[in-house]
Amino acid sequence: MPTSAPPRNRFERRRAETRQALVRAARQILAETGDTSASIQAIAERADVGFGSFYNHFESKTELFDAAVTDALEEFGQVIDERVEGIDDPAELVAAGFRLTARMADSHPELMRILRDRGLAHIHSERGLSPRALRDLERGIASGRFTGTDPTTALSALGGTLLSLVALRLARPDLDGDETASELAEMVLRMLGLSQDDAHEVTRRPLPGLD
Amino acid sequence: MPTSAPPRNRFERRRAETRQALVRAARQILAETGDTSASIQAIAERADVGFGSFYNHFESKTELFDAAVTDALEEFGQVIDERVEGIDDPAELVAAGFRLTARMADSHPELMRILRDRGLAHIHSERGLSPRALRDLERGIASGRFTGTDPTTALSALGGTLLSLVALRLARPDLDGDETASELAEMVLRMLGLSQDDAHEVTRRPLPGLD
DNA sequence: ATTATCTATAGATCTATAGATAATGC
DNA sequence: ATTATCTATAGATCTATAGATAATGC
Repeated sequence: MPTSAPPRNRFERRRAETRQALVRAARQILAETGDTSASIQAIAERADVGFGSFYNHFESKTELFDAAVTDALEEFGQVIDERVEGIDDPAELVAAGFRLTARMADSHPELMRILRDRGLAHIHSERGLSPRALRDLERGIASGRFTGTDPTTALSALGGTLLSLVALRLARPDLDGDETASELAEMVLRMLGLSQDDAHEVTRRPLPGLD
Repeated sequence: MPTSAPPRNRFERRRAETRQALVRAARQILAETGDTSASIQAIAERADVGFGSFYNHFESKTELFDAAVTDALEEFGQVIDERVEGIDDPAELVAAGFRLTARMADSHPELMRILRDRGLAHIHSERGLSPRALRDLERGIASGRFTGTDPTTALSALGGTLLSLVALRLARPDLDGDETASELAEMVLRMLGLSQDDAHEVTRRPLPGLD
């Protein structure tokens, strides 16, 4: 679904549903055990789909799990994108992204486990959140809001820190999520050249679009 | 070997060698495909060890691969530890750690792939490099060298950024490794409260113990 | 008429163990 | 005498496919 056009008729819709059920099952398995050696039979069963159907959609387990990771990262990008809409200041975008991600550890724990386990290899990906983050970093550097770094290095550091936040959130649910996220965002903003005061102020602004 | 005492006699040595051969094979597989579904038979073959021997050392593949990850991270910690010996300034320790890690992408590519794929979950581990990094961060905060953060948050950010460096190094071997490492280290030091000038100076000091 | 799904199954592969062999300790 | 390794193998599991069934398009 993420790449192709939306299904036109009932046939295609049914087909897409079967595929999505398989992807969903794969995502669950990735989040629960991270172990991709579950049998195709077990995956099909969990997806509540006939065993042979698997081969109508994927040639191998690797293909399925790759699709599952892509699907999860794409969803992550969409959720964040949607909620930061309207924020203009690149620094505030970074802060909002961190704080929203921390919340997703509670609201989308499965997604966050996949992000933690597979995200690092996708920091410079052409899909998901990365291209937009790169653009925002470039914008911030061009406008002078961010200093002392180039976009690629900044994206690495930003992505790595975000992933470490996800890992910390999942490992230590006892810590205050919003506080931890704000502190890490603050560190990242200092890293991007903001003064300590600026960084602190930006990360404590109210978040728009709280549900 | 990492945990237990060194083997006393030829018997134990032989036993340890078999075990280590299996761990080494598992590490290779982790680095090459990251896929833990290789058969025990294939693993034993690659280790050049009789098939049944596997069960003398491990009860399951999961157990073997866990041991392989621990082994790799332990080795990473030891290599870095060894080479930064004698550096006192916590800021310089961070910079040296980053730059040495970037070099290990060339000298220990297998190790670095495992670190990239499995490191995130071990940032706050009790083993490997993490406890020492935490102590250095605490020392830096106590002495006023690092400001504006607590040790746990700082360790997250430091670890995440280091892993993003590893990922970047492996994905983009065309970039200048030492330069990239220095830039990222510089950002991390700014994140830890150093001034832009301080951070720049520290990351360009000559590295001790170049081979 | 077409296409996806489902069930059943053959053949391949894998796991775990039993028993034989080889190496070392005492 | 003890212990690890190795080889061989039974039984279980898995993969990939073939053929039957069900759902939809035209």
